[in-house]
Amino acid sequence: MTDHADTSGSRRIAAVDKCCEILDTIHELQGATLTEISEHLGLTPGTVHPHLVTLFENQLVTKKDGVYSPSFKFLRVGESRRRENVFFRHANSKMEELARRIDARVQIYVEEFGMGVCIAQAGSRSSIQPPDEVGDQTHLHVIAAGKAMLAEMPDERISEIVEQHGMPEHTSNTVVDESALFGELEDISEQGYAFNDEEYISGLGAVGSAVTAENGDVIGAISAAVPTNRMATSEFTNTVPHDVASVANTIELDIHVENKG
Amino acid sequence: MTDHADTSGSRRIAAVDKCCEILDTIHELQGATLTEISEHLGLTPGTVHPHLVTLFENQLVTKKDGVYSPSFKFLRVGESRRRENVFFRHANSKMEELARRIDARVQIYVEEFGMGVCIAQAGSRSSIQPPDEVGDQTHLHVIAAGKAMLAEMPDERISEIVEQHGMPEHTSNTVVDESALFGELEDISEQGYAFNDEEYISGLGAVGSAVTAENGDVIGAISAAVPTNRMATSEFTNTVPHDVASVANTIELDIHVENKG
DNA sequence: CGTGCCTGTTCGGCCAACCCGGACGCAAGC
DNA sequence: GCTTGCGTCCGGGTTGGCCGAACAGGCACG
Repeated sequence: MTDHADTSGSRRIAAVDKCCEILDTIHELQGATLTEISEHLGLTPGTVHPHLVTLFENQLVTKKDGVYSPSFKFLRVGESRRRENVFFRHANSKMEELARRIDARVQIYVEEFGMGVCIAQAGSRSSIQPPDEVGDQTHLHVIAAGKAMLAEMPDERISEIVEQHGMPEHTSNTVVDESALFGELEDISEQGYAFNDEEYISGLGAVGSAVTAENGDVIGAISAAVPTNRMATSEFTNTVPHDVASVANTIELDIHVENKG
Repeated sequence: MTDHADTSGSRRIAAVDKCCEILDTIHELQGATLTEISEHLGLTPGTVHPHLVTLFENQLVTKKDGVYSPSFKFLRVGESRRRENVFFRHANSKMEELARRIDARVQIYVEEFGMGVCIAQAGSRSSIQPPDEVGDQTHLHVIAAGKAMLAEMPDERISEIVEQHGMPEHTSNTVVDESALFGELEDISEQGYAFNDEEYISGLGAVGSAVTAENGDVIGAISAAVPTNRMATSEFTNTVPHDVASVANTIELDIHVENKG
């Protein structure tokens, strides 16, 4: 029978899809046995087993007492990818300096597959609960850094992202209407920074500012997060946004200069 | 107990092997085009392309201007794996405290697939060149933490590792003889810590101490690295090794306690 | 503007290899 | 010692992966 799946045009490798599903499963379950994986995916153990053997030999999964887990090869590849990232290289030290100066939790994000990924953070972990850990994927419309990045994207791309991922509501403050989002993005684009007023996590506010390439492509964004009560202070409505935007600008300049040399 | 079984007789999935080779290639080349990957692997572009499409749809690789790179999903999975690691959770804060107290670069390692993997580090980066970055894979016999872990393993396992990875020479001080290694491991096992006297990188010395589970399995090791001139001081031959071993012991106890509860 | 080249993408068809069902080994436990 | 559960290992059939080749698109050059 013809496949009803929408593989219009591009061909896919079914075995690779399976292996990725298996990897997703053992990541999601934080380690799983053969039968757990099989049941989770609706496959027979006889099917999953050779996949796991192959992934093991390629050192992508480890096996301990019958439990399969993602290996540290993921850490190696991920860290390598992070270290060679232009934005990370230029933002890392400035991020820490900013965190000390304004005494807040500072994070840097990039966009990938229409979602925001936190690739580094600085500042005392104890002061506030950080919204994301390194590597975490978050909807762009619920975080300050995400909105700052959206504001620098062409409208078609924004609509594409909204269509792909939707605009799920995290708190009662979350922007869930696309036209309202577009309106807010205009303001953000003008003033150069974005606020997050408990739109992701209750009690948590943030300011974010984006970094773009000379051709307009979004490179990433930097944000500073504080408890809501501090958001209301004049310090946070006045000086901090400019501090954050200023650091973003400095990073942007550094990157542009590097691209010339 | 980790399974080190020989799976050479088992069936493997050829398509998964290919997809892993492709991932290795784009990691190794730090981003590559379709033809670069094809030539690197001796495959036709028509073969590699559907693999890349599938990996892209599974968000394991990104594509920008025709260049494929590993995605930040690797960072997400790797960081997640790291955070749920027992040793990392208990060692992280103590590692930083130790780094401050003795003013050295402190790193923690685990063993995976017969190699040492650095999963965290602390201490001023500027003081000395760190031997490894987070995620890096290193031969166990050339680092203090690695030798400390080897000293806690059964002899068969040590021989297995040596057979699998060999004992490559990094400097003129590297231990390259298996029986000499076994001799040194006995001493390390007795005194509870291992030295590294420029056996990995010239000018760099270190002390490492292992952490084991109650059943004897090696959990990981912690090490402190300093420039060679400091290695010669009485501080480093006397107090620092005990500091390192003491921290390892504390971590070990914490983990044992957690395993009871 | 056409031509050549290079890179990426798609396609037809053959045959290998992937998937399932089922059997086997091996523990642990009423 | 029988059962149960899990992991591992095949045989067979048919799906789907691989190659060779053709197609499309961009850029530089004449």
